[in-house]
Amino acid sequence: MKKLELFDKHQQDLAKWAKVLSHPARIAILQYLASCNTCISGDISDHLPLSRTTVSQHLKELKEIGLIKGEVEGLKMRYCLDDKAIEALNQIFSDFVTSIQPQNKECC
Amino acid sequence: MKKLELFDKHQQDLAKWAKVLSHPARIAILQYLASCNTCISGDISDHLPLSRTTVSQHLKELKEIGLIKGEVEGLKMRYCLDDKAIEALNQIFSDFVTSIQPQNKECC
DNA sequence: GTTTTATGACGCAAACATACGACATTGTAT
DNA sequence: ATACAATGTCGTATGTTTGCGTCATAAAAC
Repeated sequence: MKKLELFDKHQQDLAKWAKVLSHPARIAILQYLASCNTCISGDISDHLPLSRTTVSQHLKELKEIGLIKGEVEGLKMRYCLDDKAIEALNQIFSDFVTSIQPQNKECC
Repeated sequence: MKKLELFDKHQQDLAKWAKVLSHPARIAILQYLASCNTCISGDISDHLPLSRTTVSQHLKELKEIGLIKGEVEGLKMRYCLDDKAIEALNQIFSDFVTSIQPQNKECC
């Protein structure tokens, strides 16, 4: 019942990026990280209406796809956005949107 | 266990768009619709490695969020992309990407 | 050295998504 | 009218995601 692999690599890739953005908590985390210029660690959880454990899991997903990086700082953890990845994300999505612009306007 | 509504309307919105794009089949459908300038109906299923029923469900989701429109044509169904929605999608995603550009480069 | 603190990993339950066969509906062809 | 075709809906099985409590670990404070 896992048919994902039957599709194009490109399509799978885009789907993966989209999936990471498909939960408001993860979007909120990214925006929070962008806003706090001190790149604060797990008081990210304090800013979200979710338990620390749950936020930790979302952070993990963001890290796995590379959108954020985390560096240990004593007991605490300092997360921050990865510029490069955000640029890549931008590229992938704008390429996709371009790819689905209808080329033939009289079609419908 | 449904905490989605605890987030910002904007965040929820973006998440919804992203969710629709989070499956390769739906991406494939959009790209197929963009490529076939005749906006053909359910032989979309013939182009995908999934059953007709499953494709029908994906089409429904795309239609619900407004990315595609369907018009009855006798027994057949003619689906096509909705330009306006694609433009909106573009806007939403590029706004988001802009919103997470780190403003303070020395941060990390 | 013991306690406190911040964090991640593990395991579970509820909710949701995916995939599909069987059926219903509606339009066309005979 | 009857048969056939294209499509959507329903029910269901299986897989995945979300959310969280509990535990383990490791740095810091005492």
